[in-house]
Amino acid sequence: MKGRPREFDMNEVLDAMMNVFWEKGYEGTSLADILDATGLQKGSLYKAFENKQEMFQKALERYIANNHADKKEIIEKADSPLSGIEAMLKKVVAEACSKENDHRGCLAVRSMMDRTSHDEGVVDILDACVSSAEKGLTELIEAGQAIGEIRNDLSAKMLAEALYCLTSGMLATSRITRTKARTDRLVAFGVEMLSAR
Amino acid sequence: MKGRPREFDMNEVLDAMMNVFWEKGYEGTSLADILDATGLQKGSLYKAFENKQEMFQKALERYIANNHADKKEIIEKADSPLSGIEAMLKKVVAEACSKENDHRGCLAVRSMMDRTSHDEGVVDILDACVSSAEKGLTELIEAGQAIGEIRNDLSAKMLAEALYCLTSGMLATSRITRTKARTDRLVAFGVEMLSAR
DNA sequence: TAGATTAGGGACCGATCGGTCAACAAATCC
DNA sequence: GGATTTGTTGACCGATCGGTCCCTAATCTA
Repeated sequence: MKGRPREFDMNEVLDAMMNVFWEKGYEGTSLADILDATGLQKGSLYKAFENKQEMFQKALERYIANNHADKKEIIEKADSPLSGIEAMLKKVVAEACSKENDHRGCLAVRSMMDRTSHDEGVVDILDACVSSAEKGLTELIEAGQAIGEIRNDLSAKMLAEALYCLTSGMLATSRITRTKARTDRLVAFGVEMLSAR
Repeated sequence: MKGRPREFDMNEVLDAMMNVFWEKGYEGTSLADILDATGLQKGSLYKAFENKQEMFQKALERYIANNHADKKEIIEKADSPLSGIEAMLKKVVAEACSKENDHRGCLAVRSMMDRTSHDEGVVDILDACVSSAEKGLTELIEAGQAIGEIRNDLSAKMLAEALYCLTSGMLATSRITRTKARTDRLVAFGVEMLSAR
């Protein structure tokens, strides 16, 4: 590599941008916000990214990758498929629906609603995100069904889709209905609706 | 009433604004978009509304009132609580998750995610929207439980919250995962998860 | 050390943003 | 009919938008 090396850490910058987009949405985030959050100057930013759209896309990709890794770790640590799902739901609530995290919700779910950020690659990224999440859940649920822990009368695929929707809906509505009791009930229901009986 | 009467129909204008906000979101909608959609001039618009925020608020209120009335009618027409819920889910899918309607989703759910439109009264409006919806669902579910049509092992409140979240999640994710088969499965699951057995 | 290449800093850009205002028009009230 | 009140029109506003460009700084290769 020749030329002057960059002075900033790309991942730190992506994290900073991710947080701003998370908080304010794509349209609601201005270049000035991004400059503030990253501490960079316009020149540096536009040397590293073609435009705001690419900044968003890269930040979203990082967000999803981080999330995916987190969830995978939780599942691998769990004693059983169903307890893994429960732990995952609790993690989602803790980081996205809690007062400590200002009920910030989920950047991916938010972006799904936001059609204006859907140019070019963003739809593909989100589509891959949902597919991969539901694929993982389906496999996990199948494993739970195999050991008789998860109900067998409905297909794993259907249950996975329903669980994903329940979670997304919780992430959306908990921006408004901000009580812990409610999210606790929803987590409990998520486990209950999967349990064998 | 004295003075010159307005030349436009307020409800038509609110409908037009509602559609633009629905399509583009609060931040993504410019005054120019609103002018285009309503056919009004700036002066007229700002005589009728204090600012963009109020335009959004009024449009959202109308959207929610319309929606509420629609759902109420469907429920009253239905043969039983559970079939009312099923009809309602199918209506939601038809108008918000269908190709014909460009998978536009729900303005209210979208607004929940969108913190930048949350100044002043919007949070209150959305909070009332969720509360009223869940209250209605709770009563409906209780009625279904009373006639043995809906499962009795979980509280009506919990089921109502879960159903609302499932629906919201479907509205969010169906902007991305746009297959009819999927939404059909989700509707089927919504009915199944409530059914007595 | 000379030249090439890339990053950082920040002035600068036209376009658009939400919003205001003054002049004019149409209705009501006395 | 005159005064008053309100709606409509469209020019106009400063601020901010996303984005460009040029100069300088730092590093690599030869």
